[in-house]
Amino acid sequence: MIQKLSEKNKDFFDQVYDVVRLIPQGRVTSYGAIANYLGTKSGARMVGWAMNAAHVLPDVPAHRVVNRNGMLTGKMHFAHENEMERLLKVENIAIENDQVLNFKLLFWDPIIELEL
DNA sequence: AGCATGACGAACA
DNA sequence: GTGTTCGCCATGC
Repeated sequence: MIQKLSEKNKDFFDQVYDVVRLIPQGRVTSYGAIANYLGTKSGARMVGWAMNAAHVLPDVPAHRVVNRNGMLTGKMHFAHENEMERLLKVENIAIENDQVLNFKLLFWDPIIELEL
């Protein structure tokens, strides 16, 4: 289904997608980190909302975005529940109990990585 | 306008 | 470390 988006939201979505596409393979980040990078510090939920809409775009690695705990909260939103975990495992990211192992180590923060 | 919900996060007990 | 509560902002009823 196509959602009607205001200009403001379209811009926000675009920024979110742009950042998500920059996440290196084998790395992960959080909704809050993206939100913070975009300036909408408290807009983590909006990022999650954007990911839900991003679901239709093939080039947005939404599986690399997890919540602050490294938990795969969005796995249920993929075509199949195991899809998110499977995609992460392909990138050598270990998953256990719906959670990314060594999350802190694999964490990719746009504020730090894209700093300059 | 009010109320409930959500791929979240931080503060607090 | 776990469970609860509140803030956040957009959407839907």
